[in-house]
This record gives sequence, structure tokens and C-alpha cells, in this order.
Amino acid sequence: MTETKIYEAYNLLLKSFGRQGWWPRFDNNRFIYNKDFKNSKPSEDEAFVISISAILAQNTNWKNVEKAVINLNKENLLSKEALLKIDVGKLAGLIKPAGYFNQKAKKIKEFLKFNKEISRENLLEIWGVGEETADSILLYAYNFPIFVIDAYTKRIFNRIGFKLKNYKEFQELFHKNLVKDYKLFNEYHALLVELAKRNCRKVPICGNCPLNQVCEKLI
DNA sequence: CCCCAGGCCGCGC
DNA sequence: GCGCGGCATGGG
Repeated sequence: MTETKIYEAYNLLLKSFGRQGWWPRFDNNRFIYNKDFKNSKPSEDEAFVISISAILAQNTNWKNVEKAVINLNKENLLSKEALLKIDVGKLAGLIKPAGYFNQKAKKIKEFLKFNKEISRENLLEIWGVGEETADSILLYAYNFPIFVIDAYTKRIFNRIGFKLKNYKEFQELFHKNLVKDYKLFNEYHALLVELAKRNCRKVPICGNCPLNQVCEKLI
């Protein structure tokens, strides 16, 4: 049964990897994972940094995102007011380590203009914010119970045996078969990212995969 | 040298 | 609506 399998996969991942503590909070010039999972709602300042880092993380290694955020922090630029004051070229130079720096500088500038109510529909109107970035902001910065789908999620669940294609289909799979609990969605997505890094890579390493008992291995 | 990374946009069809 | 090229640094 689909529902059982999705919960089972979650429990296996959690047992195997433990809590991931996403989204890491930026404090004292470094990112910290909340492994003890206090899970308090991020402050407005924290939500802003999460949102900016979600844009920087697009198709980019997280370590490079950290470098870019540290560059911004050293210039005291981790606030909407401060970022509004600098020009897009200067911003691009500071976020260089995150890659696509010209595009991302423009995307951040567009995000700074956003002044509507936080909702999926409104976030998607921002140039540079697509479905995954919008959902990441909603879930991790504002604790909306919205499941984040990324390339890893698609890869993993296609291998396990769900033959789905687009973002919407994958998201419905989780929304229809899990209780809408932001803590569950938070942890599940983070665990999937970890699985993709350790085992379910493009060329998979299946030997010690925690999901072997629920995977069809149709590779 | 290669490939990949916590995607998105603009375009052609 | 779908596929594809462009965007780009840093690590393995």
C-alpha cells in the first residue's frame, strides 16, 4: 500500500540517519543544524536568511551557499534593508562562490521587492522563485505543511517504484499519503537529500541503503 | 580531464 | 505543455 510504504521509508531513513535539523540556522557567522529539533518558528530575520539561502542553493552545492552567505554577513548585508542599498553588481561579487552569481544577484534583488502576504501563489510570481524554492521558503522559513520536491526526491521515488513525472504529481503523492505536519515534511525532505548524497546517487550505491527493503531496484 | 551540486528562465515547438 | 541551452563556482 502506497501510504504504508511512504511512512515506512521515512521511518527507515530516520532510524538510519537520525534527525537532520533543517533548515540550518545562521548564527555567529556559521550554519548550525538543530539536531535536537527545537523547531521553534523562525524569527523574521531567520526567515529572511533562509529565503535568501534557498535562492542561493538552486542547483548548487550547499557548502558554496555557506561561503556566499558568510561573505554577505561579513559585509553586514543579511537584512532586507542592507541588501536594498547595494547595487546588483556588488551583490553578485559577494555571492560568487554560489555560482550563477549574476542570475542569483538579480533573483535576490527581485525577492527584496516582494511585499505581499506569504503564499505559494504570491511567491511564485517572483522572478527567480520556482516551485522548489517557493516550497522551501514556505516549509522551512514559515512552517507551512508543504512538501518540497527536488531532483533527489524524484530520483529516489522513481527508483523505489513510483513512476511519476512532474512536480505536482510528486507533491500530491506526499500530500495525499502523509498527515499534513510541517515537522514531518521538514524532516522527510532533509532525509531524502541525505539519502541521495550517501546512497541514491546518480550512480547508486545500494549495498548499505536503508531503503533496500522497500525498493524495487528497477534501475 | 570528467561530473555533480538542496533550479529557474526563456525559447522553440 | 515539454525539451533544451544557458547560467558558474568549487569539490571529488
